[in-house]
Amino acid sequence: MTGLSERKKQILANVVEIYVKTGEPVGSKGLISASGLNCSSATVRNEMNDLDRMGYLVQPHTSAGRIPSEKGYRYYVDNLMPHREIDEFTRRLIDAGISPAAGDPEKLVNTARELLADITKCAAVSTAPVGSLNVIRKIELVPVGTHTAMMVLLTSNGILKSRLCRIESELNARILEQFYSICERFFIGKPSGEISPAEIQTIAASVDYDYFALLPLLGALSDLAVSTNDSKLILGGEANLLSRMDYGERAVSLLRFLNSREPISEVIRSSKDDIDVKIGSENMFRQLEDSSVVVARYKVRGDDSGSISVIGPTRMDYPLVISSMKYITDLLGRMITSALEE
Amino acid sequence: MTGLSERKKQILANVVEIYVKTGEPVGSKGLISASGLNCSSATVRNEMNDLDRMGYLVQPHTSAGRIPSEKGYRYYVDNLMPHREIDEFTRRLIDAGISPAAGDPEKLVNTARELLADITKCAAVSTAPVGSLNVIRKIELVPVGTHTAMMVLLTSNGILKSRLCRIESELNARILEQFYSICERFFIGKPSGEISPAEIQTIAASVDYDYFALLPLLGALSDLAVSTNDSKLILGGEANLLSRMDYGERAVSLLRFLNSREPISEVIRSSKDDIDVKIGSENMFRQLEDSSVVVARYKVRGDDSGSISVIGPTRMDYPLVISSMKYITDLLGRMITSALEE
DNA sequence: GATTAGCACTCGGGCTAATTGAGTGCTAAA
DNA sequence: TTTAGCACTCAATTAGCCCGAGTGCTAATC
Repeated sequence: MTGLSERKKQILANVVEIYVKTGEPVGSKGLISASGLNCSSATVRNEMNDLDRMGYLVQPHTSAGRIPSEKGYRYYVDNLMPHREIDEFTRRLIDAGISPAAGDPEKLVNTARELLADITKCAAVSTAPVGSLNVIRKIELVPVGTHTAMMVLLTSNGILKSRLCRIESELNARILEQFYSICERFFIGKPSGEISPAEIQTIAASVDYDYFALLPLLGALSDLAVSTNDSKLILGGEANLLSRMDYGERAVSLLRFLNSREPISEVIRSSKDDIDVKIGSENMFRQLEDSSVVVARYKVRGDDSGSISVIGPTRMDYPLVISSMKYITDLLGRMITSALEE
Repeated sequence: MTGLSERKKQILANVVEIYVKTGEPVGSKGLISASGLNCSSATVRNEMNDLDRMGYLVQPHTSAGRIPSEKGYRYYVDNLMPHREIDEFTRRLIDAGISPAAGDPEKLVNTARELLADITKCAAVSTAPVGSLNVIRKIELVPVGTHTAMMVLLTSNGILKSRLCRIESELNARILEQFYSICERFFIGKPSGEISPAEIQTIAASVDYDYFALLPLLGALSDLAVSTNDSKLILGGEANLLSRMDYGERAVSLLRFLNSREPISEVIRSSKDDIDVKIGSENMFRQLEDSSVVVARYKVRGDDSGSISVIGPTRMDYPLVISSMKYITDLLGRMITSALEE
């Protein structure tokens, strides 16, 4: 396994790049004219034949040009891909969208995802910032009527959730006091992932008075806690996939697949690195056999916090996707971190 | 203009229903076998020919069956459509999803929209509850650090918005006090639609001290106020449109159209009745020429508050769509109203 | 030994012609 | 007014054909 000759690498890289750009299988002649290789088409043909036999290229049919195989893309991404700088204009766009002034971390992630979908012309999914250390930091219950109150919950990750609550009995000072004392005792400082409805029941039952008034409040609290922690996938840019003609009919089944969320969430969970490229059938889901998924994690205070992923045809512009994802997740992490400073 | 003969009505209704079900142009033979009309195909042919000349039916080409024209659909919706009851199973599904326990009004509307998209197998858009009387009811600013606070805003429509704020100077009691006094003086009880960034500037400038501390707070407040009022369109169920093969390639352009929001928002605004059916080119947008839009408004405390719309091919199951929309918007209105009670 | 020119060969895409069949309109009889 | 019958139309399918981009192979050349 001595690796590919220099010229083979050059040819493979060119095939990938031309094919990504044009969508047509690339032949020997087309390749030399587009790449400035100074050798004849016959030589290229021989080399391509080798690459074909080695599994880096495939022919859609006998008398057509070559297309990169998954192995070819993989080799390209791992070894051949140029390091591309993100261009000035889109950089400004990103910088403008992702700034601490734009709101809470969740919003930042959302705009980041939208930007990414636009830039890459692919679909993108994001998960809200959720760290292992997502601890409940503050709970506030503000009465707004005799039977209603707004409840607000803030976690250490800066996630803020609010909802209205109604209780049957009157919302008096004693109930508020009890509520806060329960919060102080059981919830503040606790990881929001550890709060379960069952536990809420137990806690409510341990209260001396006002069980029936507190129960709905604690129920709402549990809802909020769960919602800060279920790193719900948000999907956007699906329309981009349709415009890319790579998928014809298959677009529908892909969209269905993406909309069912769980599997794609598994794909994301299974990715390990800061930035992880899964090409075609590396994804373990048949519905993704023509697609690549690039997962990038952003870090808040140095810890993995959430991720943004791009989903597109295997024939995607990997340098563009990867460079913009790197830039965006990096910026995103820094911005969220700074937004969380005291 | 004496209207259609009874048999013509029957035939038109059958053509619509069969075509909606099968997607194929319906011919004279197919019609009698599927509808139990006791006359011969030749008679049906004559009648269809009449309906064709009157503009209720069209032929895709000379030797094919008939398809309802827009006029045909319109007549069907206005005069022929049976009143269909929503079926037991989906009714339970809806009742389970839309209950005051499910959270604030905005969430209710969202689940309503999702349910509707599922039931009708179409795309659906919703607008959050926003009435003319959307007045700021309560503002709360809870410090969570020396420089950060969470701000919560509640409107009379039950819309609750929250965000984190950061200020440069220290967040002390005096600033809080000033903030609340400004709120009391300028914001509480005011329609959220009337708050503009320019006005915020003016108010901030009129403050004696702490201008620089208050400005970001008031800015955040203005953001929140605006967000309670911009009845942002939320779109879902796009994938449903793709599965319906009525649109082939055109699906892409339709999706793009829906994603650009403004025009569809205009369509909704232009609808007048509680429930309004716009068929094909009645919609004034070329991109909707093959689509129908059904807009239903829900009422809170008896006033128009927001809307849910279904967008699908002109060839949609109008009785199903309309009956489920009626049921859902009715329930939704009642639930939101009751959630707002003191 | 590597490279290149030349050539026979392959096979998908695009074009045209022929066939099929569902569905029509019209006419004439019931 | 309804119906049976018939000639006609036209989209969709199928078959046949050619074209040409692109290949692999061979033999000559560097």
